[in-house]
Amino acid sequence: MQENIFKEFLENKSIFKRDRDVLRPSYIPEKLLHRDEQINQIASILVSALRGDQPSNILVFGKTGTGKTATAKYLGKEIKKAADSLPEPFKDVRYIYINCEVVDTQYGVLQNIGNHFIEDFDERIPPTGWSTERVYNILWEKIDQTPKVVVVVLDEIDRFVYKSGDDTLYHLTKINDDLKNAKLSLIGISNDLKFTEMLDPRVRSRLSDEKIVFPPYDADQLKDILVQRAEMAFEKGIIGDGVMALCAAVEAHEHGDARRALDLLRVAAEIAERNNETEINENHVIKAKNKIELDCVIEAVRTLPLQSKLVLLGILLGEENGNHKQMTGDVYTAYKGLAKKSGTSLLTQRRVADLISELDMMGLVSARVKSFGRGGRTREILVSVPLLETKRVLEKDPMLEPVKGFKLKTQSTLEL
DNA sequence: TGTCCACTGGAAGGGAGGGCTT
DNA sequence: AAGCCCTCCCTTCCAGTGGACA
Repeated sequence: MQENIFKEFLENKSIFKRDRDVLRPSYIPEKLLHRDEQINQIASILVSALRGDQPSNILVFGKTGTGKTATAKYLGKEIKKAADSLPEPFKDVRYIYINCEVVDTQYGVLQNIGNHFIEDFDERIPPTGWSTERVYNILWEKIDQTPKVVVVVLDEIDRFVYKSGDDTLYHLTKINDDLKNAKLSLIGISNDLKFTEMLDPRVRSRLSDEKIVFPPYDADQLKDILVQRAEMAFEKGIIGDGVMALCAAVEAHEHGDARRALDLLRVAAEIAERNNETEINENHVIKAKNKIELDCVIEAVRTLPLQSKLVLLGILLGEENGNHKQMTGDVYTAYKGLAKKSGTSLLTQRRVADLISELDMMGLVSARVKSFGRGGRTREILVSVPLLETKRVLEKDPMLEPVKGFKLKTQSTLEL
């Protein structure tokens, strides 16, 4: 008989030394490797804040996993430490970090900044209901109550501008003209070098006083980062020869993304641990890579809104029918059938075209605009996820119960 | 060279939903 | 309760378009 089902697992020796969180992207190490140059550049600009002056606005560019966010957060910690040891008038440096992927509306950003300066819970700016102008006025009033320097970091600022325009940035970059006691400067962090083209020229010139670029890590740098974290995470001798180099090489080859390299190592370790093995080898890394890729897809598909699920399912069914290059019209026909069967409301083709674009942006399908001459100009849509697994995930949605086993009429593929 | 297809992609606007103010 | 405001999701409308074909 079993004494306790957990006992056996507990007796497995963990290959993690202590907290495995040091391998998670949210962990900010004491020392950021290979980012000295960028850190120094930004610090040399931000130091004005500690003298009570307004630092120049900064735009930080770099692909995902190049350490932009980690650097921004690290600098936030450091500047607070430095400010704490200063005498009174210079002590009040506020460093506000906002991730625009989470807070992506004008109202949201202003509300978020404003509430940093409102201690009384009852006076806080509500999540919705006020006019944006009112939020701005309160924010401005509260910031200016005492002398201080405020640094606002807008991470993923490109998403914010793309979604909500640049009005807020215009106001925030102009706010210093109205402030009498306080000063505010902005740090924008973006993956996209070209997003400034979407900005009003006045905002662009104000926002990009200073530009700093974070290049992708190369394989050697990634390896250093992995070694640094692995020393904290694992006992000696647990990582097989070449594992770290393989993780680094895989990611350097694809994106130079440290976040993904660390994930790869962590998942490889978890796979080894689950198999009750005492060493992480290259095999685990390869398994980890496949697992991560599949998990990403499954999670993305699972959390899709209902209508997008129907569109995706329509594309998958077309693929299943042997139509490997579907057009928007084909997908819409399939979608109509599915929507009818499932009893959901029917969207217009215009809207479905947008949903297809979204699926493309998420990497679930690949949709290229292509002209077929007299055959018209449309998107050519290819599936880029594993068919069976994805279908299985979609069919788990209770709302899609009625379309289980739905078959497409094959006429759309007859012209082949 | 012009035509024409099957959309694309931008713009404007409606209406539901959530929440505040008076 | 009535009147606002903002956001999200969606529709309607329409000018624009790449390239095969006549």
